[in-house]
Amino acid sequence: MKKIEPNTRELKTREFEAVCRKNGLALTIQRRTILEALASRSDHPTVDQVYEDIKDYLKGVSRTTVYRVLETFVSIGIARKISNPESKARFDADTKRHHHLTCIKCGKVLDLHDPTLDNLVPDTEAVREFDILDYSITFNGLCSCCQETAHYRP
Amino acid sequence: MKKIEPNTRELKTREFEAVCRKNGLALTIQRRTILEALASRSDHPTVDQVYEDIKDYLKGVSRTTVYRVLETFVSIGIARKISNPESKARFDADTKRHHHLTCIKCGKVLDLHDPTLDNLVPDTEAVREFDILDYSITFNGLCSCCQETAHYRP
DNA sequence: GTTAATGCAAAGCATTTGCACACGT
DNA sequence: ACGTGTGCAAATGCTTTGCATTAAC
Repeated sequence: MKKIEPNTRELKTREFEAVCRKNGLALTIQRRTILEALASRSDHPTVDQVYEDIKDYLKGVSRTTVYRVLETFVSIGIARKISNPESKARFDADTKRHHHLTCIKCGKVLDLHDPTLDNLVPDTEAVREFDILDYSITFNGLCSCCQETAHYRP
Repeated sequence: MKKIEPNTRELKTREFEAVCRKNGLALTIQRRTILEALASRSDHPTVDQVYEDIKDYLKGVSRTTVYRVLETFVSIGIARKISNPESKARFDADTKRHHHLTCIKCGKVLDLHDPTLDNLVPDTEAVREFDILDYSITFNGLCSCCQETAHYRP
């Protein structure tokens, strides 16, 4: 497992400990290790990649724990889960460029056609080696149905 | 199953038939029905939702066929698959707003930090009832590794 | 000492695959 | 007729769950 930059690690670790205390979560070696593994790579690892990264270092750790710990991190706000919101594929007959409004509560996806959002060009060096073919914006929030029942905002 | 607007249906159907002929694909009743079901709703149905929509109308149709037909539609460009690119969740320790470069070939996801993309506000009525909490842009394309081996662009 | 977290094994879903039969060309 | 497409059932892969053990507070 690659070590993360001291600065980043310190920051993440301190934030992590504070958030754990606030939420009454135990500071286990598994959580510490998984956080370090996750923070040490910027390529959005899958559960299995994190597991592979830590399993030699933390003998006997279970894949289940990696699943659970990562979900815990998402729920306390120190990590994000990208793609795969409900582990089901969704299909769309509209192949023109358009964007999506995704309800974080019920999973519903609505189309958003807005020409002002259709000609974005990223302006950083990171994209230099990347051949961009298309893009899509996902706005996450609460649909009208779910706003009424939601009592907090993440 | 709700019927789609005549105009839209005619368009989609004609496009569909042309593309099928071009690709040597058979015009089966399953493909026709699934296309109609998909085009008749704008809420990005899952495979199961499409299956539920057609199963009474097309007795004996198999869920497997819905899976296969929808993937066929995506490969010939008359439908899109949203979310769940590789049916695996990916996690990220960076919780600041940022965007993603996703390689459509190998599934790799890279971060893109670009302040010029961080203050988009959609300007349509569709968002009026939607409570937007956050957003993220996914740029789809080919990473440097995959550009060399890709011989066509979808 | 209590309560929460972990590990294991089994279960649960979504999705894919192999193969025989049916259908579109 | 030929080759593709479909249906079925089984397999696969990712993820979740129940329960006993272990560790954190």
